[in-house]
Amino acid sequence: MPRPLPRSFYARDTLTVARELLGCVLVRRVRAGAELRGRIVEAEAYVGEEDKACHARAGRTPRTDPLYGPPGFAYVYLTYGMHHMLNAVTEPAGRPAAVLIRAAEPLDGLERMARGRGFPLDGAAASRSLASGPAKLCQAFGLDLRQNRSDLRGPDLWIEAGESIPDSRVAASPRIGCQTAPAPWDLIPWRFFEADSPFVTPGRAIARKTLGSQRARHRE
DNA sequence: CTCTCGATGTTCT
DNA sequence: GAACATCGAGAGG
Repeated sequence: MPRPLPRSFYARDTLTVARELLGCVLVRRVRAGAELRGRIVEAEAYVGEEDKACHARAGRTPRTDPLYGPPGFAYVYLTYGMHHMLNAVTEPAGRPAAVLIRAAEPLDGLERMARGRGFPLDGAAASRSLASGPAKLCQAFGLDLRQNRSDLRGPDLWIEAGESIPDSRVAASPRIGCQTAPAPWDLIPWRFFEADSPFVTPGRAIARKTLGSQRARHRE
């Protein structure tokens, strides 16, 4: 039985939503009785027309229109001509903001996810690469432009509450792929991820303090 | 391990 | 015409 997060969860400050989405479970119904599930381990905040890395920087256009709509709906778009990205629209209608769902730890439906990714499921190494990146996640969960504007309370796609993750295990870093945005938007640490998860975007380890250690830092 | 590069199509200047 | 919230293959250390 679906237990989707309420609309009010998304109607808040985008940084808070991005942080709290960690540990929540993304669910995709592929047909009656068959669901794909993954625990969200990485997410990024994109906030307002003033954020020069956010698509809304160019204002309201046919493409960015969902960002201006009510919270709790999906904003899906195509980039690099071939990759889809899943976002959850946040904040009250009229304020363009969203959280990019970047990576998930597969829980259910791994075989199906692997098929979506185009290779046979083959052990832990493969499960690590099923949804460790925004485009990979969309492939694994079978998401494309058809899910744009779809309601994140189901019935085909939704997000449920999960076990909460303490600050000591959450880290922040600059957003990935935003190097060409003007300062300070290129370096502002609006990417949140589970610090010790092997299911986040791979690549050079970005030295990060956890949210917890930033607090503990006062003791140094 | 790291780095470079091409794929591919929509949106914006 | 350029840029793009990416990925995977291939070359080199």
